[in-house]
Amino acid sequence: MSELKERALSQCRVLERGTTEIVSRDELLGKLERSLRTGVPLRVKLGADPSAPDLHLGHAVVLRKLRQFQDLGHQVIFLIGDFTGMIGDPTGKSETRKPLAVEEVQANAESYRKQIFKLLDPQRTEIRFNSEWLGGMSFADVIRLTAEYTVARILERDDFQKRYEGGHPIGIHEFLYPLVQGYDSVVLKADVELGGTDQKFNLLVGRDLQRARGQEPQVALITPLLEGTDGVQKMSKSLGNYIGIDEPAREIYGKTMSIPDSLIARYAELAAGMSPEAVGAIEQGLRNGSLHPREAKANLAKNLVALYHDQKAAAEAAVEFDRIFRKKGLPDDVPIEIVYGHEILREKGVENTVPLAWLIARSKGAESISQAKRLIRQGGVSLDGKVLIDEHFRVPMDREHLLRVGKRFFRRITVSMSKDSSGRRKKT
RNA sequence: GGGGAGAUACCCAAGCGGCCAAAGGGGGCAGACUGUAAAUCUGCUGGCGUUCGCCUUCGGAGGUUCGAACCCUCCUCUCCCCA
Repeated sequence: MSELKERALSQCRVLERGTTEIVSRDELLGKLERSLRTGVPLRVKLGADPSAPDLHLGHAVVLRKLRQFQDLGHQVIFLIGDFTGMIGDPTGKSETRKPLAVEEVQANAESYRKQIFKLLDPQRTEIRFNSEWLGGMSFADVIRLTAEYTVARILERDDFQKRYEGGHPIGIHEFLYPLVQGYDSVVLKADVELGGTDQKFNLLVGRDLQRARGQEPQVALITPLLEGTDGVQKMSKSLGNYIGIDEPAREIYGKTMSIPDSLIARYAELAAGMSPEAVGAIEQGLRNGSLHPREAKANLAKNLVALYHDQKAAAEAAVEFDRIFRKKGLPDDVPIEIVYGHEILREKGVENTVPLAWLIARSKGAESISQAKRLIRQGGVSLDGKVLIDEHFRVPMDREHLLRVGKRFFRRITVSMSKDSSGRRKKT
């Protein structure tokens, strides 16, 4: 085997690690080899939603893979689908969006930049927007594009198939989504496109369209979808089961500690990027009982915090976590808040007090007073360390109080009358 | 173009004139137990005021009625069958 082939193979071995599928590995190998021979880096594409990004560990799986490409000298094209956003990836859930204003797109792009460069190398990253070429297409161009694909093939998409069979509506414009995404690959002359398993169909369409236009088809590199903290559904912002890469250390740590045990190894591999050996060791340790799941998880949590913050933050988060949850103590810095009570009607005999439920809702410990009352009734609220179950309890306004709602909400609260209306009854 | 079925709270899904803020399940939240795991058990799950009650909600707009998620009319949307 030639030296080039050797090197291409070793690159390929790195890249295929942790992927679900590569279409096809041989093609990837060929492209890698050619790149090594010619010195021209591969163009590796990843598409992103144009809405305000809140990147989480699920995104990180694919971003880390991109980073590996970069470390091997390849070029990443981070494509923001500001135009495709008008369609919305046809999951049946997502709404068709209005086109975003230029300023919004810019702001979101900026936010992406901030987040993706925690993982990507800016030197080898090109950020593009597909409005650049889609915005200028004529209707004739669109027809030409749609003529390159058939309904039967589009309906092969899992998602369409399910909706079709289940009698759920499918908008015609949704058919365009895979086509447009594929067309992006044509324009960008992508060598490789990355995506989660839910993107497989779209990635494959890109290949077909490239072929139809006489290009060498891109390699589709498919990564697993990381389950969210609930352990069942894929991690996503809308499901609220995500760990954001932008979150404070204690959040990342705490959320990691709450994942199901069954996910520890998976997170270690996909989210923390631990070596196959390390992951194997964890799996074995858990299986034979030599490693306590809590320890494994704490270690994982520290790793993740270190990845997005640093070692020091990781150690601190671990200490604080233990204090709060194992020793039932308080966080380091309980937020302090002053609440103005003048809008509360002051009745006879209860002048210098304020209803606990109102106070909770007011300080955002609950969404409404009713909800706060429920929490109180269920023993989820404590004031100055004492659990109160009287939903009508009134809090004296004399001094600062320590309020705890549920497991994680803490506040040091002082109630005060604002000066101008003190002593006066205020009616709305 | 013709015919049929349907739209209920975060999701699925009952309800078909008053007892409906609306069964049941899922999800979520809180509590117990724990390792902020899983499993399990308990409670809660529209808003506002102190029992009692008031306000908003069953695709949208009107109407019938003492009273409507439930009946009527129109509209919007979806699915199915036929052409």
